[in-house]
Amino acid sequence: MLDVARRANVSIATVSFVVNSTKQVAPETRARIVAAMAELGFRRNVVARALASRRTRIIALLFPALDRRLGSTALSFVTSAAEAASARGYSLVLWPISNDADQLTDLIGGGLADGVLLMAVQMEDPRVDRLQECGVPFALIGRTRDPSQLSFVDMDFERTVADGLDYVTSLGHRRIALVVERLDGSNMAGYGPTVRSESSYRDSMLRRGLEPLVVSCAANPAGGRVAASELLAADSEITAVIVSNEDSAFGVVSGLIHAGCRVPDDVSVLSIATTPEMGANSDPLLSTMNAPGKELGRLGVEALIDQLEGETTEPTQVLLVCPLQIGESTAAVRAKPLS
Amino acid sequence: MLDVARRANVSIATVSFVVNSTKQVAPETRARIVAAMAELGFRRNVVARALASRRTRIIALLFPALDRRLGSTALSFVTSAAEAASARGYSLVLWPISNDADQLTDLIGGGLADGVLLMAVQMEDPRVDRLQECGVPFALIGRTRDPSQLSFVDMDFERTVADGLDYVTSLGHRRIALVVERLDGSNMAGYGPTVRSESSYRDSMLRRGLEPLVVSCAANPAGGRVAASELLAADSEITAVIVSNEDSAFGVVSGLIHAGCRVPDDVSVLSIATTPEMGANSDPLLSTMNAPGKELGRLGVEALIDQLEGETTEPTQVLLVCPLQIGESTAAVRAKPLS
DNA sequence: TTGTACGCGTTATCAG
DNA sequence: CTGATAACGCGTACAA
Repeated sequence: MLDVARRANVSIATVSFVVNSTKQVAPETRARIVAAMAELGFRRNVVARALASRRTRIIALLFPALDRRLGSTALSFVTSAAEAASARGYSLVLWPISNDADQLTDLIGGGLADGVLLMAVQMEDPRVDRLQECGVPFALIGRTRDPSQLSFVDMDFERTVADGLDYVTSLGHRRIALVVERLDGSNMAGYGPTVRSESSYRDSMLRRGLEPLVVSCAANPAGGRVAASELLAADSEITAVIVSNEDSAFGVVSGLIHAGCRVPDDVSVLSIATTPEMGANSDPLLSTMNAPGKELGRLGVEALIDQLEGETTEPTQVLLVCPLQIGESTAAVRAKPLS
Repeated sequence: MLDVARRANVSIATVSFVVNSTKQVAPETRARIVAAMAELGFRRNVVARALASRRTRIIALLFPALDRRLGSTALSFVTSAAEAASARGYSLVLWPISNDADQLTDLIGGGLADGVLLMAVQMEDPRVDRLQECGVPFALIGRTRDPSQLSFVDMDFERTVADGLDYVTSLGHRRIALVVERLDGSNMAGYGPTVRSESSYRDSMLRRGLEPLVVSCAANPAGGRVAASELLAADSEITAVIVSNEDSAFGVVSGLIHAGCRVPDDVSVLSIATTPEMGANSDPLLSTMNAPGKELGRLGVEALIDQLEGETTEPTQVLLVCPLQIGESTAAVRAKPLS
């Protein structure tokens, strides 16, 4: 920058003004400076800029380290977050954090990031408390039990499940089960998506006068297969299943088929909060309610940056419904055989 | 840091020495300083540190923006890279880059990152040339056609395919086809994994005196299904298929089944360079050759950091074989029916 | 409108 | 072994 200044016969400050357009500069001087910058291939040093302005223009994405395999949804989410950040002149750094709140303090204490994006949020999340203590600006992907004062972006599980039930019941189904991920024992106990889906399911079923049936399983295809047989054992006349964990959906379908149930002729399967790509890896093609991964990533970043730059102190709170994409795994209930 | 120095009655320089352990400090003074740091909750400012030391301890992961959906392998790779970086005191920033080499210059010009990790490398990659021009330290995940002078970490497609063929032929198969991702037209033309897998397949087949049959398809289940029928049309007596694109593997299996072929009884399917998770989403469970995504991420980061810190100028070059995991989609060739 | 000079929090180079 | 002190490259009052 010093070089540019000399080249254009101006002071270093003036160069700074045109670079940041913080002050009016005479058109001709500006032109000289711009030319000089072009000739010298000038790029402002982001580190020095950060030190002087006390803002790094970096936001950190906190994600659980060894915790759990991130699902198919997570990737699209991470990439779109990076793109959204980039579009607004920010960089996204990945901070793997092993559920140890102290690590967190270390990281933010360093002053690398202006703000933090927290994913895989649990209903009671110590990391959120810690972030508040530290006074770092942050936004959540997901939400705690009571997120009233927080900025968050999340899927609207309540409505997604209700919509899913609307769809399934509109096909004539009445005996509808829910398969959720088993959480107890793991350090993900209290994982929002699962908890919210289940409670919404129970409420919606009761409201319709239907009897809920919930089975939990490991978050993988094998778990889904086990769940399928448990379902049939619990209620052999089940006609529809909603699966809230994308990793076990495939197993539920194949488990049902192996047990002699045709899908969707005998039993319909609807996988919620997943991706079309995940649903395509199934035969029959899964009917899905697609997680808006890209939107979540983008909106999360925007919420955080708004908070960093904006004057508005009120938190951004967004809930997105997963849109239904009808595949081949759901169909109208068949005439009930007398049994 | 100034506060710490005052608190401990030493100069700011001495504090720096103990913080970075760059010089010997008398045990008692060190103790005083450590105590002062603890009391004040001192954390060194990484930005100032970066400015002064001219090293940010940040490495950038360049990944293709809108290009192509990143596969299941990519996520484990990204997360493990972040963890490896974190373990060595570095941060990983995500830089989405739309195959536009200029963007790249802008980003590195800013001096945010000490080095760059480039993924989804193509055989002829303009980004690599650009990185060399810039003089930025970098390492590749994947490799160009002639990577002799570069640091890279990649899968050994040549050997993986050969190993796969060994396995399949050991089961008695002779008519073995290969399904690859169709690249022409897309901006991924020349994508290493596909090109290398195909050429290795052709070589290995010819060396064995077998006739190669290659079908290309879209990188998704639907593409795989199409490929399956093309395969059967091209050679109705095929008994084994190797699929080099993880996203289409499922479609190949289900396409074969729909065409009346039993898997593995009539046709064996082996999916290479994929994840166990991907293989589990198939019925029968896919036999796979597992991409070492976590190792690649870790080794790529280590290679880069070694280059950044080390005195060694010789590039790290690592090729990892995908280990075979036998599932249920491969079996000994059946006695040939007279047809 | 433009230039001067100081501050940002560390590192690094010298003297002592 | 320890203490001044000069960079590091840029933002920004304040002065001209």
